[in-house]
Order: sequence, then C-alpha cells, then structure tokens
Amino acid sequence: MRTSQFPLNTVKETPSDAELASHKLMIRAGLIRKLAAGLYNWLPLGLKVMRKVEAVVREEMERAGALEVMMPVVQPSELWEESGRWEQYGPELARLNDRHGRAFCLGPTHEEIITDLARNEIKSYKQLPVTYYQIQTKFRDEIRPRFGIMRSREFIMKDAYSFHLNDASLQETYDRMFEAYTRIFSRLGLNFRPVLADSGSIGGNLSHEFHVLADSGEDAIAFSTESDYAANVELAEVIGTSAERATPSAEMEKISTPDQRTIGEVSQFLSVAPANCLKTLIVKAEEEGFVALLLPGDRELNEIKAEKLEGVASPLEMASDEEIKQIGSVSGFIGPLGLNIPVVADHAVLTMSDFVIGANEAGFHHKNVNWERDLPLPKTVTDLRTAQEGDPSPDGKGTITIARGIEVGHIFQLGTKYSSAMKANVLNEAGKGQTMTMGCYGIGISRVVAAAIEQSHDERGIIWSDELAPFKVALCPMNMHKSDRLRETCEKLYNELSEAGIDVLFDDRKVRAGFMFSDMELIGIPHRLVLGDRGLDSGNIEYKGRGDSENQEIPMAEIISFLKEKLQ
RNA sequence: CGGGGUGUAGCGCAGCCUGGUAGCGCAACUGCUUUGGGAGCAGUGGGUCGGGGGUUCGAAUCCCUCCUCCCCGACCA
Repeated sequence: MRTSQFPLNTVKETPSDAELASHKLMIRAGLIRKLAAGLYNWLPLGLKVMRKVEAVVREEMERAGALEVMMPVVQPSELWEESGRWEQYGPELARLNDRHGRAFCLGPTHEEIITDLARNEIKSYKQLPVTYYQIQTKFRDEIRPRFGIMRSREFIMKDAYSFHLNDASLQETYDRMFEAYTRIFSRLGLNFRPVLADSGSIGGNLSHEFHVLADSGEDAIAFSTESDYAANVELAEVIGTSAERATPSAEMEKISTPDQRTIGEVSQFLSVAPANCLKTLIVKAEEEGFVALLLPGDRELNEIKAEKLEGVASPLEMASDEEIKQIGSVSGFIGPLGLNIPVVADHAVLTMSDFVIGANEAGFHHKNVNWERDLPLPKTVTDLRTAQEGDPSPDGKGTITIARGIEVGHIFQLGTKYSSAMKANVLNEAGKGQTMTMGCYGIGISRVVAAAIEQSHDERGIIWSDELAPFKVALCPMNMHKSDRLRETCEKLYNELSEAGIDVLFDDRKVRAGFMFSDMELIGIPHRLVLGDRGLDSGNIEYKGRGDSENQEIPMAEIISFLKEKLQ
C-alpha cells in the first residue's frame, strides 16, 4: 500500500477529552474518530488492526472446533422475557419498538438467541457437544462510556456458546477454550493473566477472566507472590487466621465521642488503631428488614461477597440514615450491642479484643469491648473483606499482591441457567428429554486493540507487535521527488517486498523526513526502511525496528531475507 | 440519576464580565524557497457563535428554556 492511496489521518494535537494513552493515540494515529458518546467510527487504519485481532481469534476458534455463526444485533423481546432478563436487565439494555409496536432490544450479548437456535436445531445427544461462535457488534447503554474504545457503548465482541449433555463434557470444552484463549492472547503479543472471576449477572458457576496487565486497567486483580493463584479482587477469598484472641485487659466503658462519626475520626479521637474499631454496616435484607455486617475498622467491605450472603438483598443496598433510626441506632454511632437485627461478621473480627464500637446513641461509643463477656459471638461468621496487599493467599502459598488489569476475555460455565428457562432439551441415550448444559466464552475484540496500545506505546506513539501491526514494514524514501534513481529503487523494492508477502506501507508522499518518521512512529509500524541517495551509493539500506534505539545498515541484496527473518 | 463544567472555522482555544455585526494557533489549498526528525515566506478558502424563545435600535455577549459533550459518583458482559 502507498500513503498516496491510503491517507494517514494523523493529528499532531492530543484531543482534550482523552485521558488514557490508548485513547489519545487511537485518535492521534487516525484509528478511530468519535461519532457520539461511546460511539466511534473506525478509520481504515484502525479497522485493519481490528481485522488482525479477528483473524487470530477466528483461527484459534476453528482450531478449538468452534463453528462460526452470525446472529442479529436486534433481538425480539419474547426470548428475553423467556429467560427473565427482560425484567432483570436495567436501562443498560437498549430497547426499541418496530413500526408494529413489537418490542426489541439491541443485543448486549446473545445467550437467549443462541439458546433458541440450539433448541430448534439440536434434537439428539448425538449432535453434542457443539460450540458456536460469532464476531458481532454488541450494544450496552453504559451509564458512563469513557476511555474511548475501552468502555464504549457499541463494541465488537467474539462470543461463543457451547452445549453439552453433562458437566464433564462442559468441563472439557471449557478447558479447551481456556487453552484457546491462552494461545490467542499469546499470539497477539499481550502480557496477560487468566484470573478467577465472579460470574456476575450472566449466571453460572466456574468463571475465568483474561486480563491484560496495565496500570490504567479498571479491574484490580489479586495475585499470589508464590503460586499462580490469581483472582479478581471482587472475588478473591480472604482466609481467616488461626490467631488467638487476646484476653480482655479492661472493663467496657461508655465514652462521649461528640461528632466523631467515621472510623478515622473515632480512632484518632480515642487514640486507638482503626484495626481495633469495629465497623458496623447496615444493609437491606432480602425480604423485609435489615442485616448488620461487622468488619475490622481498617478493612473494606467486599460488596460482591456481601450480596451473595443468604438473607442480604442483591444488589446490595446500604440503609439510609432514616432507616438506621428505625432500627434504633444513629448513623455514625452504630454498634452490635443491643442491635436487634441479624448480624453477619467477617472472621477477622473474632480475634479482636478491647475494641471500640458505636453505642447506638448520638455522640457515644463503647471502648474495651470484648466478645463473650460484653457481646455474644456472632452466629454467622464468614468472609466479607476485600482482599488487600499482604493478605495470605487463599491457596496457602505466599501472600497477595494487587495489580491492575483490563478485562479482554471472560469464560463461564453457565450450566442450565438459560437452557432450563428456555427449555433447550435433547433426547439422551435412553430416549428421554434432557436439558443441555452450557458454557459461554467472550473476547472484547475492539477492546483488545485499545488494551494492546495501553500496554505497548512510548512518547512517540504506538508500538505494534508484528501480529497486530496494520503494516509490517514502512518504506521511507528521502526526497524521492528529486532522484529518479531513488524512485526506481524504491518501486523495485516495494514490488519485491509485496511479492514476498510482506505487508509494506510505501510512503510516497512529498513530505520532509521528520514528518514522515513521526507519522510512521505514531502509527506504530514495527519495521522501518529508510532509503536515500547516500545509501544507494554504498549499496545499503537503513533499518530500524520501532522499539530499537539504533539504526542498522543492511546490504540491499539481503534486505528481503533480513526482514523475513525478523518477521519469521 | 446527583454534583461540577463545556459548547465560537476540520482540531485546540480567545472574545462574553462592561451588547455595536467574529479573532488567534494548528490543519487545508496556491505559489516560491527549503529538504535525514513534525520547515520558512507570501497568499486563499472556510463560522446558522449548540437549538429555540425573549430583552434591545442592535445579542457570540444579558435573561428563559431545551439539547450536546466532558469530569466526579452510583452501574457493569
């Protein structure tokens, strides 16, 4: 390709509304342009990169035995009503009516559609297991789209769905997909990790997310320092210690703590470590009423863990100041003593002694409180904390360290959540109807492009891996318009490279050297060849890799084999 | 949805407070010069000042209203 026929829509100035490096660079390098909030046009250069991602994903899906299908973006409400998600899904589901007044939605995902397809097409256990996949546009009406393509409303996703007669077969496909995902992200040249994940609103049991590691990532991931344990902090278990509780050293005392409401204020006011203050949170119960959650003062509640508790409302809802009054307490001075609602404690509170609690009375706390003497031990004790740096790893090996990641893939064992709701049955060997069990496997194709940039760029621009690069080689002539000899040499080299199957971008614009170099670096072409009259005399071509600091002189005759070697 | 901001040429912004018919930089186009790291000079084109309504002799500027986009928060395959 020639730049005279493939305009590079690069811009020098950084857009004012972009925060993330990937967002800025995607706009500056001319990969995307914003159309409206969370909606982007993909320019030729950007689309070329996205197609590279798709190609790798397609190859690996085929290798794993998945079959490509394509399902509509616009989906009838009936199927969503059947699964129950027409009600469950909030305003993130974009709904619309057709001219006859029939209700539809823009698909944020395709479980309902594929389950409907499968129940119509698959009748016998002999047709199982089967995995379908598609690469399709999704729409989610995000509350706050941001970070460019990273969290947009419309995006491209590869989603796959597998159907099985039993869990063993599901596990087999799940493992194969896990392996396929590992191959895909490795081939794309990404630094990534699979992590244990929450299966979220999509439902199901076992689930892994694939994260590209980057400081700007929206998710926090807990890693073990010693083993390969990795989990989303949303999910990461915090195990109880076997530490003994110290014996009480002082009598319980009610003390005046005027206007000291937060753990920080109280601990400072009383000169007590936050870890020795008991945090009492009131949340709404599943049906009527409220539940009190107890945590050490220096730890944060993990809301995902809390809303999974039996008897606690999901999604989690904190009690209002008004509601706290109704249960006989005061916001800022809540404590378990005399509180007449169910109590759930994090196991870490059991080892606390001589601690501080709210007195359920404005301006007062109790100090030197002790279990069993002043307070009964809570009946329900579980894991409520958010994992933090230094916690012991749940597998017993090493401690937890926290890193940030961008979620680019997610695989789930759905089980029969959709197949039973939508009656997706097949006949088994005994000739009896049996509900199929399902898995689902997603990759955010467009997000991968942003994640790759986030992970690999410098102050000059993008640094593509060979696999993702829109062009592998940039051919940069110096002042070609002044030298016919140079033009002939470049044209010849361009043809040779093309014939050798090397995707080359020939910069035949009449622009100055610096301009050309900055453009090629901004758009991240991994290999650059510079030809000038000077080099022609010596018979050498100047080569520089995008990440290299020095040029290399390569004899003209060897340049093709040299590049083939580089590109393998 | 709550809070804060914003909207003026393709992009980035000034002008608004104190009303008088729109400007700067970049980009684009033309010409000349320049030519190994985002060139210089000269010239050209391009704007319903987010929309609607009002006040006024006169509104980008003041008032009302609707909308957009951005930031913070709640949400999240």
